[in-house]
Amino acid sequence: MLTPFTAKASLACLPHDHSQCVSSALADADALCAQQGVRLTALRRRVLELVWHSHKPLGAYDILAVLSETDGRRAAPPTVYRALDFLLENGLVHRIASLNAFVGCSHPEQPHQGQFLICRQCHAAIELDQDDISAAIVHSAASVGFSVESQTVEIVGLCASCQVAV
Amino acid sequence: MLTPFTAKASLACLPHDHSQCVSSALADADALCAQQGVRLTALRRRVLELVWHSHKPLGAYDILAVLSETDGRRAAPPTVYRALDFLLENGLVHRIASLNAFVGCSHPEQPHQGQFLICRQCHAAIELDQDDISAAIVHSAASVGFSVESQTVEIVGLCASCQVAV
DNA sequence: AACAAAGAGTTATAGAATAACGTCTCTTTT
DNA sequence: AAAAGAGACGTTATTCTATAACTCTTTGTT
Repeated sequence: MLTPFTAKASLACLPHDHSQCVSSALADADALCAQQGVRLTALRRRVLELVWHSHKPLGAYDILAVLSETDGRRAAPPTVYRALDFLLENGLVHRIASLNAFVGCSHPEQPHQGQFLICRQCHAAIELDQDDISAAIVHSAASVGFSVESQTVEIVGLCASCQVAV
Repeated sequence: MLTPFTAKASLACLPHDHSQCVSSALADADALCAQQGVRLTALRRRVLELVWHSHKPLGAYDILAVLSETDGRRAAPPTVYRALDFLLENGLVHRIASLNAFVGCSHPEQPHQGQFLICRQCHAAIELDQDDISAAIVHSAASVGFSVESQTVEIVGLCASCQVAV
């Protein structure tokens, strides 16, 4: 059975009203930043919006291109990376190490590190946060005396939609 | 209780006769390549030896520097990357995505994708291949209809030795 | 020896990220 | 209101990672 959360996460690969994803992510971000007393500036908010453009992880230089070309903003790499650093620190986006790309966080309310299912066909990233995966990792690590501080779990495969559409 | 394999893997962070690691890795590689009918050329073998220089994942440009400076070999990035590609394809090394670095495979006998415990202190990478971690991942993925093809599991924390030596 | 194919050298470039410094705009203090 | 300070952003340059495309060499085969 699906928990509400995994149901939400798996939306990424299904047809859905994506503008809803974007607006709710931005509203959440506004609220969280206000609560934390940090500034979600126009630039940071815009970068977050671009990251949420789809469920596909987006490269920093893709963001940069939009800022320069579409927004007509004078932007160099540090502009984007600083905004991304802020968003990462505040749990609003995740970095996908295996793709050198960034994706919006599905549930920024509490700090966490996501686990990601990345479809090699449609490139969407589904964020999980499964305790049993973390537990298995922590347990295995403990068996060799290793204490876990952060986890990178990035799984490539085929999402449900893309399995059907072969 | 430790399986023989995890016992071997956790060696990475303990004092041990590392020359033994290197020579056995090279001997294994010789045997495997012969068996597969692929050529472990002098360059490829040397790159493998350098990757096995320690249990710390090593960057391609670090390898390049040794080839150029120590070995006095005319080497450019493609030289190293081609050798690494060969070693990756034949399961002799793993790439650590979160570090952009490469580490020798602890048990190249059968194809697999490792899971890695990376110590933030001593930088050693302990390779695991725990079925229960994979199983938890495959199970969670299945719950959203996702079929797993490859896994990247890279855990950062403190190894047993470095926890003691605070 | 002639040949094909794999391996390695070479040159150039693409892609990802950061360092260092300058400028502007707020807010806070006086 | 003026000055000081901090945070955010612009700007320039550079570093690190990786690959494309082409050439030459080596190796194994006929």
